[in-house]
Amino acid sequence: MTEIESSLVEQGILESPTLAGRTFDSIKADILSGELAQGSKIVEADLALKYGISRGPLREAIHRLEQLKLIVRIPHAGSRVVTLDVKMMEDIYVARESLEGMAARLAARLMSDADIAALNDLLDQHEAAIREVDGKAYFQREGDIDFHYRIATASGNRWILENLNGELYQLIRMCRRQSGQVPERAPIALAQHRQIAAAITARDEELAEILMRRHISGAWKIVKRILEEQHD
Amino acid sequence: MTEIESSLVEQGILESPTLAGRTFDSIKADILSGELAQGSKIVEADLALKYGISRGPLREAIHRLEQLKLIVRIPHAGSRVVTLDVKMMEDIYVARESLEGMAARLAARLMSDADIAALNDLLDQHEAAIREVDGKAYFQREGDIDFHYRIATASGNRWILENLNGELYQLIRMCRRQSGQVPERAPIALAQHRQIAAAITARDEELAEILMRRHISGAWKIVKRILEEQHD
DNA sequence: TACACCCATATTGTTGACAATAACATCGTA
DNA sequence: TACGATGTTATTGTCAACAATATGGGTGTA
Repeated sequence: MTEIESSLVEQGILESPTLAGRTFDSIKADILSGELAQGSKIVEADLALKYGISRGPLREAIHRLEQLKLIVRIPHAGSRVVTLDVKMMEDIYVARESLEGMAARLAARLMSDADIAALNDLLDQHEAAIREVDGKAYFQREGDIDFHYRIATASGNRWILENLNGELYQLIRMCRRQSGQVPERAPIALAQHRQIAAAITARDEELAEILMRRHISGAWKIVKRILEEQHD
Repeated sequence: MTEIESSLVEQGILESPTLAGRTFDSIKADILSGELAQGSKIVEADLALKYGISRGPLREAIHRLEQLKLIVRIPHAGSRVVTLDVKMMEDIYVARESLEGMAARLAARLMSDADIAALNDLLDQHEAAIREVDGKAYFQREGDIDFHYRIATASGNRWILENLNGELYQLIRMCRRQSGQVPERAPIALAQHRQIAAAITARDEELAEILMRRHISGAWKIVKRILEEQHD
């Protein structure tokens, strides 16, 4: 296993060569899909049996999920799947607003003209997809992730990239699953993506950051309202 | 071990009840102090012997340090202490600029009047300390950490707080050790801290964020210049 | 000489057993 | 009945042996 292969594993392109790594991926998927419910207790022996491995690599997987904040662990007392309350979600969205705003600023500075053209092409595809499936939010959601992923990558900042992709997006996905879909917002989000892309095309760092921050804080306001309505 | 105790452990107030946790602390200290040099290879068996424990908890400690980005690990090929190059340091400072700017904004919004008064008191102490030891940078550096720690805490955002304190500050410390001290900058940093505190006192969120970002990007420019001079 | 292959060795990954700790039910007492 | 002590059980933490993989040196060949 070379260093290059190792980074491919991190990006999820290559399957992990270790049991611990693959189990980490499995559990993560189970948490994100909701098969392992929020707040449910993690018992090492049970999970080891379920995944057919011994407790050693399982523990490593759990520790890694703890670092991703998908699991909370208390020494000698066991682990549970995280329970996202409104406050925690707000913290996550605000952190994302900050980092992704900076990412947009860096992207406006650093992206090549070719990359920018590709970004605009991507938005064209999203527009077509929205028109076609009209109402089914799935494509838009994947498209949304696509867009934000590209900006984060284009920032060229590894710390920001890893934290956005590795941790924040996973948590955001859990937030969204909890708040349900908002298909009618797809065209609005797309319009905001276009604005951001335009700012990047114009190499206007300041505007790109401001628009990205508004885009994300706006998304949080929607999610928050939905959650509060659910709670009534 | 209750949940409260567990959070005290995380904050380093209480010693970890597990071998793995204490070993994690030891190795972290050794890396930050430079006893474990940047880029040096981590051999599990050797370290287990050195710390007098078995490989199990040692591996857990290593995995946690990997998440802190203090250690890089390649499956089946071993781990090394991270080597901070200029690019990585820049990424870290930029990420910190983004998050701590947001933290300052939130602090201006959320800090109680009493907390703000305490913050200004802290700066008075720093000023006195600088005058007294005049030239010895130690107090200023600890004071600097103090100030930034308070802002991060005051943000009330757990994600931002944990990432600033848990990961970024450790890396920043390594950067600083590499670039050496800049004692003559202490008064300048203090003046900037005063400006930030003034903005917070005035509840001017926008200004607090802008000043904090300038403060940190300014610090990076200094560090970068020093590193480049060293490289010549 | 340069390069590819293979074997010995060092190092990491995995396992199952054992020790230590916390959660829980039971019992006794006020 | 309510509450606290105590012993049992379930669960996590630690260990040492074993399996799997990479590293490095030596050999042979083009």
